Amino acid sequence: MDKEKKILDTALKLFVEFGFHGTPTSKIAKDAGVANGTLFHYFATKETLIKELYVTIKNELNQILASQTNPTDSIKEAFRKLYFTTINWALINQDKFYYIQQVHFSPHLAQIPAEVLHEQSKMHIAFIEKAKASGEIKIMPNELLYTLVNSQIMGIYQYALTQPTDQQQDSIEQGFEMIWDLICSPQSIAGGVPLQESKSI
Amino acid sequence: MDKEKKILDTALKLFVEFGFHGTPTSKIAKDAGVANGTLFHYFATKETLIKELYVTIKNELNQILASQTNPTDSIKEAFRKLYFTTINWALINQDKFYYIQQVHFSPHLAQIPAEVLHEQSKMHIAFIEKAKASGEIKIMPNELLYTLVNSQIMGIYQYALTQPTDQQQDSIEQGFEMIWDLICSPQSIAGGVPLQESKSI
DNA sequence: TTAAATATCGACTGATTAGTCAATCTATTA
DNA sequence: TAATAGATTGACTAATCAGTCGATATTTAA
Repeated sequence: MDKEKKILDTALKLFVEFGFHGTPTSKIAKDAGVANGTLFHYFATKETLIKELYVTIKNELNQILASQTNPTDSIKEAFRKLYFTTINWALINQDKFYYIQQVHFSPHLAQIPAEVLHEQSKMHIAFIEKAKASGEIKIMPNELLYTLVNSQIMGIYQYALTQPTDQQQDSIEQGFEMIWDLICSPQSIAGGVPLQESKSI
Repeated sequence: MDKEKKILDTALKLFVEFGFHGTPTSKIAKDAGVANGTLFHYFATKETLIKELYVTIKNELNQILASQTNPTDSIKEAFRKLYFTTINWALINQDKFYYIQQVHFSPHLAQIPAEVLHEQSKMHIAFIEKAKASGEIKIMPNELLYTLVNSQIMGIYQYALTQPTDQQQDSIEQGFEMIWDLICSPQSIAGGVPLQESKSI
């Protein structure tokens, strides 16, 4: 019933299937069951629609992640929740996850103000700071940690996609152990080898 | 002087900056210094241009990687070369690397025949098989190994981009050790802990 | 040299599309 | 009830753009 939401939902589906170019605003309006002019009542331009859809989706994921945080969790447990919640959300909302990448590798990303983008990574950066302060995480630049975890999530997500549903959770669990081994502080894994020493084999 | 190449070069620059939609064929022709009709003499449609540019770029990278292979190299050394060559190529050819992702997250990818895509990953799959057969690599599905390495390369590449040039090679080297620790067989790292055991801490 | 094939040109077109606008409808509020 | 504000409509337009085409130039081959 909410026409604005209907437009966003329809735009998501069409953009993912046909791309930005291949999706006329007229088709979005038609498929959403609203008049042409109604679309431009809510979104001044097509570009605005593309950007607001992106921000809406990112906020949705961030809110879910925020709702999962529990102050009493250990760092590892908190990290595990972020990791699992993200991948499982991506598996359930494949269109939305794909759309984030689609915008990310398009000139539209540059149109989104840096402060909006920063707002969305703030939560993750804060968690990284906390994790590092706890000593459970290897000393490395925030940027590196953030990027490594993100790309690991992307990789495991893509792998999970190729798997039968009943094996997905196992894969994700294994992926978690891998990334945790990669980033956790040496003394916190029994018998583990610090990165610095492994270089001098 | 080669107009076909000039068109491809110009298209790459414009597609990366303005996207597929934001780049009219007329502008590509104009910037490339050829007539409108000349573009369509070499590329029947805009879609063809987009696809052939993608295949050309992928082939360029694959040829460079192929030229680096040396049968006498150890698995680790061969893997290191593939990893370094890819990231350094990406740092030098940022537009081309970005364009690959741009196509990857667009409906144009679906227009590229599966056999063409398969041909391009063949080399990597073959290397993975060889590495696994050598026993130096942990037992895991090809798909997983391929995806993990790819995403690690993406992650380290993106991190290297944020770094001053003189520190990039160090970061890439550290990234290599990380991914190698992640995928190499337990007995081949001194004092390392197999993944299976580290789960039962 | 001639003929055929290929490359290049750029004006043109038919179709498409983002965005407008004046009119109508619906809800809110005084 | 009356008045105001916001929501909705869909026909319309001005502009753009992918692709065509006939003419001309250049290369290749016989």
